[in-house]
Amino acid sequence: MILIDYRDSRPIYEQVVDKFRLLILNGSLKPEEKMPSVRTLAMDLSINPNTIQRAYAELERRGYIYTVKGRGNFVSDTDKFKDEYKEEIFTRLDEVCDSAYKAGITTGELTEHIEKGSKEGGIGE
Amino acid sequence: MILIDYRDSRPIYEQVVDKFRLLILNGSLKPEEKMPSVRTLAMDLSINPNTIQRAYAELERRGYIYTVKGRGNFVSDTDKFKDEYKEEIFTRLDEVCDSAYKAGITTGELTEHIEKGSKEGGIGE
Amino acid sequence: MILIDYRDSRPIYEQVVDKFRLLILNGSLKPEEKMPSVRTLAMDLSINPNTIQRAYAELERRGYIYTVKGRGNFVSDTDKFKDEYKEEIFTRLDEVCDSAYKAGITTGELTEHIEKGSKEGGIGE
Amino acid sequence: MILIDYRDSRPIYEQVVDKFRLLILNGSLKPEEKMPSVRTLAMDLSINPNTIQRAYAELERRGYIYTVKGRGNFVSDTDKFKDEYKEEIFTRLDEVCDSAYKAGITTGELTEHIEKGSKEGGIGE
DNA sequence: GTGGTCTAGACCACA
DNA sequence: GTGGTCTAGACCACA
Repeated sequence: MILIDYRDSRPIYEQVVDKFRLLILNGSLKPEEKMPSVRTLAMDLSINPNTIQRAYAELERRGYIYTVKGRGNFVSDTDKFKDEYKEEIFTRLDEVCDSAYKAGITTGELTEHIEKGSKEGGIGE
Repeated sequence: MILIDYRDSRPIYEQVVDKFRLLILNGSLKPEEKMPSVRTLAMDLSINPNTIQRAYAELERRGYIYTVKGRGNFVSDTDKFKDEYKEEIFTRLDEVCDSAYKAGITTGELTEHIEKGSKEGGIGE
Repeated sequence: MILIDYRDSRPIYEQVVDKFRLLILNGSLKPEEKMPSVRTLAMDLSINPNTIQRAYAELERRGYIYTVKGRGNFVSDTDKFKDEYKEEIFTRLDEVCDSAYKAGITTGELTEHIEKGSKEGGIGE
Repeated sequence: MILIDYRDSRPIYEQVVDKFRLLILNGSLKPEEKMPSVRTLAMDLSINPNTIQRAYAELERRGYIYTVKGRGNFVSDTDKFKDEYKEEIFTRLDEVCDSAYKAGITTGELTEHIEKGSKEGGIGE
């Protein structure tokens, strides 16, 4: 369900947070669905339970999951996060465009690059 | 010439590297120009000289500056870096587009967003 | 009769205790009235019977209900609790006022806020 | 500077967060002031450094302090938090009043209690 | 079984 | 010296 990349310089707990965040946002994990238990996931990934605990605490703090004591962690309603996530992406896009303009890349080159990429990848509109 | 943001979570040496990298890439610092001395800059920024030293070492490792013993650090020829920098930007653009497609954003929405932004900002083509 | 909020961070048994306590204190449940049986309530709320058992034990310990073996749980006389409950509220009020004074809020601002709120809500005096 | 109450049922890290939050909000700790280092404070309180670490991480997440890697933790600008804190107090006040009205306490009794308390305590307006 | 907190101790990056 | 991450392992509350 999830893979840790030990070559990735980001901390493990952060990778776990990001992986689950995407699984929840793209609907692989649905609202009310039970998350794997802290201990189970720790065993599966050969990671210390404390590290999973930390990742789950962060996911709960951000509103992606909620905890029921003695029962486990469950996926929250995610609709409002999907819009937030889109905004986040557009913000990142703006940052890239900003760098691009400063480096002398034109709007035309950017859009052309995107359109070419989408055809090659066969994704998108 | 340069400002450190202590609230930025990135390490100080990395901020120094990035700031100088941009100054060099956008031509504010020209080839053969002398960099401020390690001690001077450390004083100006109220930063440990070790930190500046580390930043300069990194800039040299990446080829942006070169050291002449006893004379100081100087800006390298930067033309080839400008192309590398553009590629870096296009790579970042690809990553954003990838996230966008996974979140259900279409190529059309992306290019439209860029074109609208460039008109409002009055930058670009 | 009662609803559990699984997103509430408080343990379930505590929510059950508090809900019944209020129902008893505000007279929705009258003295000598029979409480729902542990099993019935557990079924209704899809909760582990142990959890209800624990809540009832706590309610009994605090004197809100009493148990008759083989017959069930019943609501106690509650008059004395009403005064205790009022005292509890005044204690909470004192704590809030204490924080308020430390934050530089004056007595006048506090009473004004209360009086304004009571008019808007249409409750109170 | 800070005392842990081991009889308090709240976790230690939470007590540490709350204590520092108040010290910052009431001005005992001023913006840009250095927090005690994780290790020092851990020694002083005879607490594991991990627990202090957790408290500081929470304080940073909430914006009360910021971390400079290799240097330490520093108090943030707090003006905006003071207003938030006042709002928090008024919200708690509203909750208490709500309980009070449900228990049959009138607005008059509440304000009278507050005014009497403020005279006895000699604080307030 | 399930999560929450804490200690002890290690190792790393940064200044 | 300073914070950040992680492991190993314990103990507790809750269901």
